[in-house]
Amino acid sequence: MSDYLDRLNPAQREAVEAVDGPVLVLAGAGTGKTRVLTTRFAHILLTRRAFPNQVLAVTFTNKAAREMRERVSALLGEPAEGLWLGTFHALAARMLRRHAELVGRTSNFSILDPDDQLRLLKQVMEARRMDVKRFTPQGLMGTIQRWKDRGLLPDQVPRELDIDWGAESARDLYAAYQERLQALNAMDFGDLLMLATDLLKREPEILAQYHRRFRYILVDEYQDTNLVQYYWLRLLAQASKNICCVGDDDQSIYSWRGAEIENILRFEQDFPGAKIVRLEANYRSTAPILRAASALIAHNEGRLGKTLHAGRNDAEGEKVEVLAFWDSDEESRAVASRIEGLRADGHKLAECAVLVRAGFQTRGFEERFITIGLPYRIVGGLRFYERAEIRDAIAYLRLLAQPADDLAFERIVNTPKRGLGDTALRTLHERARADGVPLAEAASRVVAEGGLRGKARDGLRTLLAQFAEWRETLRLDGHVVALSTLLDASGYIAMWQEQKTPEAAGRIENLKELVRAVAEFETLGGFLEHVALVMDNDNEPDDDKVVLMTLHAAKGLEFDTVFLPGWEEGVFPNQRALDEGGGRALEEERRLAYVGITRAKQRAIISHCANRRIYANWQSSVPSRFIEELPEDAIRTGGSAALEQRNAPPVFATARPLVAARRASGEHADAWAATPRPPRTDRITEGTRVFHQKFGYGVVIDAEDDRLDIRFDNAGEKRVLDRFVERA
DNA sequence: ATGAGCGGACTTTTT
DNA sequence: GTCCGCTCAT
Repeated sequence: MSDYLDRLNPAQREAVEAVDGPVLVLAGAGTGKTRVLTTRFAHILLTRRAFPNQVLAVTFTNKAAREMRERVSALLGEPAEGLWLGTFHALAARMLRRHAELVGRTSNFSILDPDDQLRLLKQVMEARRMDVKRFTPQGLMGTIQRWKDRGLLPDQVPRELDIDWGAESARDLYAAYQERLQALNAMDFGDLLMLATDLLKREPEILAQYHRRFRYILVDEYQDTNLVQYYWLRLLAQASKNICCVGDDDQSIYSWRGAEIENILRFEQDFPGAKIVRLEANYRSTAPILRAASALIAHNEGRLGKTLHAGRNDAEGEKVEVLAFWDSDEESRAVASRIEGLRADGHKLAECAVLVRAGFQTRGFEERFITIGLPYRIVGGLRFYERAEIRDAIAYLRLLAQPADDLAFERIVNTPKRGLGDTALRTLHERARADGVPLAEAASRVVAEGGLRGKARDGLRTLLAQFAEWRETLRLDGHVVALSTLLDASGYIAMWQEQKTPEAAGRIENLKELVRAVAEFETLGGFLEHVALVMDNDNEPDDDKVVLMTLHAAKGLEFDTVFLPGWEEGVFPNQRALDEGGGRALEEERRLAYVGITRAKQRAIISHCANRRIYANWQSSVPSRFIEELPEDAIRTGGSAALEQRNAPPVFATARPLVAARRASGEHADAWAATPRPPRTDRITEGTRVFHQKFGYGVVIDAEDDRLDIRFDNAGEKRVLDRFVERA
């Protein structure tokens, strides 16, 4: 019966068996976190401590929720039914729909996506004649969201936290925005947690009901929780105290989204008598990878402290490579040819990942991969439900389900074109405000009374009549028929068909896919909930393609070979993060580096360039400070510069031709065995006139160690490594 | 009411 | 360098 326990190491087993009372499992990267969580879940059920619906299991992503569900089912030997297992947002929404009237909504309330949120806020600002150029809705939305992350309703925002937003107070604008949301019978993502928490605080009877229900609580990725999520958990755990949080403070990389690393650092105070279990045996990476990652993260101060050690009995393994390149073109060429080499040796492309700090860095790699025909996949981009055609179709459905959804109404009222422009829409808005009704209702009143003229009136009248018909169709024939009827009859499909672009064909395909997706749900409401909270684009995982994505997107994944390009000051650590967040931000950047390295099972290849083009102009760059923090015994240096050096000094005179020659001969392997461009032996001092390959002639205005600040004749001031210049 | 053209932004974004 | 959103002109 307990053979599932025998498959755990002692620390994992301890984490699973400590069922009662608060437990914090500090799970380092690759230490079997998911296994512990799922086994613990199954253990609770198998030892009959609780029924499946008496356990609350919370994750951040749908993917994690799905994985947990599957693995728990596997352990139980039967599908896990009736679980309260899902993302924070999905679970909060589930609670709120049951008690919607207590938060001023009806149970079919809409959940707005970020785009809708912004449009709504913009409307609120424009209604007050605010200049949305100087005080952007985006900026204000950020402030509002941080407040929501902390569980602060408008009237709870302390005066000292309020800021001026143009002539208005941010808090007042926030209040107005919340009123609009309520009038629309809608919520944004932040509201789900904030209002669910507020509900539990205000309604002791409801809280008690959930206390009776949830005997055990499991939380994944606790380091990423924000304050309101923490409050919500604390309220729910208050009675049973049986809360188990799993997380890794070293992998907290979402502070800019409101995550509070303090939640995990403070766990013992928050939950007195908490048991702390550390999982430190890593089963993923080779010893050098772990040494590199551990040494790097040891430079952070605010840590609970944990040291990964190799849990597998592999031999030493390859060292982490640190490669220097002349510029980003050379870097992407080298990465691409290295991947080709791995493929030739029988490695899977899908086991190779290129992890970058920021989205714009993927482009150079994409271009290179396209040139040489290397299949790749970008993770991140637009999700299915973010595509325009999907959002339009969903807006039709939202309006069908919820006539008060003005944002949906606005989105589709003139899509396809029905001759309704700004003037017509303004008329409807005025009427809606005057009568205190939703736009759709205002529209039918205006049309009935003969308001508007010509095309606008006809278009609107037709649309309103159609909606009445479609609601009938929905009632009689169900949501699938309603959707396909609506897409056709509204002229929406035709609108795309008229555009004879290849893109349009794809959009029509996507719409068909949407109809298929709708068919999998029993009700329209169920589908809309899924679209708003659950639908993700983790599809097509079977293709053998190189994976290109940001470090953030890579958290939780693993690959045989991981490329970590662009380790340069300014890029990584990112300059803007540093400017805005100082030392705390630097530590978060370092955690990001740690996440990156620990994604690698067999090989990690870090690289940096001496020159990088940022927007229009070339910038000289200096290797990331994180490179200096890697321990010598775990790394091996190399790159192109050294190859040139070895074959034909002096370095500079020949650098380009040699690179070109190597490229032409198809010889790549050598570049990876070499050592980097060596430091200068002679010191270049302030005032020296120098020559740089990319920037031309200039004068050194400051010299510190091997870093020179140079005022170039034609390229402005740059900071450059001394080994990249020669005396003029 | 709709399309061309200019001006500004440009880190990360599980829900 | 490029994308996007807003303004202005048609």
